[in-house]
Amino acid sequence: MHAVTPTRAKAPRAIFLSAPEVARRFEVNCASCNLRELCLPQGLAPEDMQRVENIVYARRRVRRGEALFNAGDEFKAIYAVRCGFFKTSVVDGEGREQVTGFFMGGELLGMDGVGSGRYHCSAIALEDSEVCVMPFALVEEIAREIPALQRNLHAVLSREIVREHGVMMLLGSMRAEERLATFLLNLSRRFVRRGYAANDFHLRMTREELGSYLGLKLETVSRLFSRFQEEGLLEVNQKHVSIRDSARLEALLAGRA
Amino acid sequence: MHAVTPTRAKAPRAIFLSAPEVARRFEVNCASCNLRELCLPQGLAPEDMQRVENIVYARRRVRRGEALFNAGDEFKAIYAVRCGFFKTSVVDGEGREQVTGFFMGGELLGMDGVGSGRYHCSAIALEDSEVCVMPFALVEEIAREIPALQRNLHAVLSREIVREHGVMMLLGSMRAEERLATFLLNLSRRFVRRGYAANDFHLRMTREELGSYLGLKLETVSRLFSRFQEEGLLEVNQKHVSIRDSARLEALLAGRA
DNA sequence: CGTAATTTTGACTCCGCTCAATTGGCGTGG
DNA sequence: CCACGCCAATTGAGCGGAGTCAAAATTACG
Repeated sequence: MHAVTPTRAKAPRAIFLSAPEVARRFEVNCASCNLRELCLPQGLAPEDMQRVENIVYARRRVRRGEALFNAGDEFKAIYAVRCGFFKTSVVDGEGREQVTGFFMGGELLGMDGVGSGRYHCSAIALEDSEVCVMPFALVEEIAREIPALQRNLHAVLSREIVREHGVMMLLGSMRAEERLATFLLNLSRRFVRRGYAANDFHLRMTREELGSYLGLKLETVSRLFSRFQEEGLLEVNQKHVSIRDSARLEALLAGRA
Repeated sequence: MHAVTPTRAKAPRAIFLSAPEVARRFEVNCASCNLRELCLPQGLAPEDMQRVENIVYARRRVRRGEALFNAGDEFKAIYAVRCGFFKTSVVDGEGREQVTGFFMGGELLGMDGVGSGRYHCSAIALEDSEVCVMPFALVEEIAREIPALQRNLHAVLSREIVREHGVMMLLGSMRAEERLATFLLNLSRRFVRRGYAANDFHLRMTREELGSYLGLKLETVSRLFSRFQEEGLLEVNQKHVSIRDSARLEALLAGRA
């Protein structure tokens, strides 16, 4: 439970680990991770940092198209995206898919499983990705001992609720063009935060997945992209998007045409 | 759902008072509260139950139309609805209101405030109501000492996330009539759980509030009620609704007309 | 290089919105 | 007690935004 023991490397947990992943375990070092400020509390004492690092006892690679977990799978861990891009979605009785979110580096996945002991949604990698595996029992144990971590965990859960409020606002009271503009600006901000260009990025999801997330049909999303381009707001080439006039894009949200 | 009036000092009081005094005065007794199973973990040892009861160190009455808290207020506590009915909502830049949920006895409010230290939404009583005030610092402290409570807190937060996934599904991929049917059946189930009639209830919200929650205009909600009545699914008189054919109402969701 | 998947675009439809008038419920005050 | 005013709810007419269906164009991928 404390130091990284060689025993673990020899007897990999079948569920979480395969050979290449075991090797990566030894590189776990949250203190020097450049996504640290996104998943961890600030100003952790060094000895606490040590304990926190032990929560992440594995990394896991997920290739494009593969599931990190599926709805109904037994809930054991939450995941921090280390690199890559995921979608989460739920499916209703009719087989209709609703994409509930997109997740990138430093964001946490799987917290919907605590309540029932099973993941409520599926998490699918939209590009080759890597995550830190944090067994939830361990998270809870250490949260009991390090109040800053406990507080951080609660904050993360709470922020997920707030994020979903934003989606409800988007789905419940915005017009199609506002939805897309909101999404693009949000994505842009998240890229900036991670040191990427604000106005030039590659969409990892299909028009259909984006449409599902925004409560629109894929044709509508496509038409909106075309119209935004005509109007000089964007430059769109398939999945590559350049924001050309972010001011006017923001103005879309502010109600002024 | 009518208030069981507790012995209560007549003078209105500030929310936060010295804990022991208020606790005694209100005879807080979670162990015998009939909503216990909704807010508390099961099978708590008696001595733990004692500690948990001390979390609730005040009750607060909120009259119809009043706010339990407003978006932007400093986050100090979460609330368990003891009796009554609330809506939560957020307002965007344009002043558009989005109702994010309706809450009744045994359900928890205010968890969206942990992340930022301020409540992200407003909670308005839709009828005279009463809540248990649980200072969050105290919740966290005791959660560190009683794993069952910690686990329960996480489960409650997680379930709120799952609930919102359901709303996203509703808003993102259901037609108007499916949204209303889903809402009514959900409300019915929650009433049943609390010992009320499944098929006969009083809506506490206006058509406009319901429309906001469902992503519809109030006129559309009104028309749907009329149509459901014509079709023999419901009996509607203003805010009073009787479900007449719950099978067919459920069939609406299952896609078969 | 061929096949499937994704995206774009067009034509047409329809569900839910807008605007508007009316009805109904309810509390307040004459 | 009724009259009044206010707000909520209902209903109608007409419109328009997003959906549906269909086909073509482009790209991804084995």
